[in-house]
Amino acid sequence: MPTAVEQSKSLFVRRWGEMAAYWGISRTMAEIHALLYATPTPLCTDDIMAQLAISRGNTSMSLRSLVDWGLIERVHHRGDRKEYFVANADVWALFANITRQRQRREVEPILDTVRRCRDLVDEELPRLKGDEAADLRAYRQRLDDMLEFLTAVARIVDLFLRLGPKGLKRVNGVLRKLVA
Amino acid sequence: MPTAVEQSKSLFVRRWGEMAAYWGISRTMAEIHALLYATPTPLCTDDIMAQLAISRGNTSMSLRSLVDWGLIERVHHRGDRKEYFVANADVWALFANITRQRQRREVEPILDTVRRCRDLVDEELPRLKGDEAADLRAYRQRLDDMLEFLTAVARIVDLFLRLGPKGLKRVNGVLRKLVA
DNA sequence: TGATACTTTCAGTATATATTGAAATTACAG
DNA sequence: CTGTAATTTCAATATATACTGAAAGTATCA
Repeated sequence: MPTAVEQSKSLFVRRWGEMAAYWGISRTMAEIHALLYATPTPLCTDDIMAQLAISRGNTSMSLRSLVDWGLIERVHHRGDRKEYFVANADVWALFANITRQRQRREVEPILDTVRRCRDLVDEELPRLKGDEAADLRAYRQRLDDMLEFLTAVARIVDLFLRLGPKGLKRVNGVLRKLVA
Repeated sequence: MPTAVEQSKSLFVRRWGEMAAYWGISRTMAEIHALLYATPTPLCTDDIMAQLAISRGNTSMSLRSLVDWGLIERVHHRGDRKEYFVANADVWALFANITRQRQRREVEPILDTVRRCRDLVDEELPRLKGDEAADLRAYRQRLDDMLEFLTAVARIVDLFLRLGPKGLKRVNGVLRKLVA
């Protein structure tokens, strides 16, 4: 492979890996994903091990996670018992997947907890008077603010995901008008 | 403080801390922030150390980061040389801050890199023919897809931030129509 | 100016997370 | 079934990140 392209791919893989932490996936998972995304041809475990210089175990576990996340797929070639892998080429599907998982893993548990925190305060509030009650009401108010905000965001994200890939430009247009 | 409320606050602090990793801030930073958000009264370093059972050094560094992020503020009481801290109570401002920082730290570097990767491919493409050129064009296409998607998202986030707190409900309403 | 109260820094250490590699397991072809 | 190639698992290990605490630094007051 020519050198400018090699550079391009390795740059892409490296940067994708650096960003991994932010997206809640490990560096290796992200690098493997980037490599597959950059390579339309299916790759097998050994290809990946060689190109990224990582162990067989790590490769196996990371590939499994990526399949679980729905970011890559297994491919079989007839007459060859090796497994090959390809990345999902649809960028929208990629981010929709990640967003859905994060929604479920991050936003929903927080919402549950904040609701429970609010209920615990409500148990106690009627029994109190004066300064202590005032402080508590302030805390309770903040929990409510948080709750309202988070549910609004969750709803918007949900609507957004339903819009699908073609919705991106429409949303852009609509928002542009709202801002103006 | 009554026990149901104690439970409520410690639950809130713990959960906020667990979510920290996802948001790119450390557990302690998140816990301190949660504690301050849950406590409308300003707290000093010793209050925080005591309540979260963490060291002075850790407290000091985390508080500084939180101030840098714009998530909390320093407060001074006359006749007292201690520094006190309060959380920004505005939930919208909180998330707008985090979003802006993540945009700058994550989305922009990725965009720069992907553009550079594309340019490197374009350097090489005209010199190639046949299968190799086809593979390369596929890679180049994927970089373009990614670029288009990321710039669209960046634009939307930007518009969103400009809308401010009152825009949340309007966006919700508008999106709801788009989906229907 | 010195004494005191408070804050910051950072080398050392602890903790959490990711990775290796070899053994165990599975899947397939003959 | 048997032998072999491929994959998975997981205890040991490496690496990255966060935390501690004591020493150094800074600000304020008498």
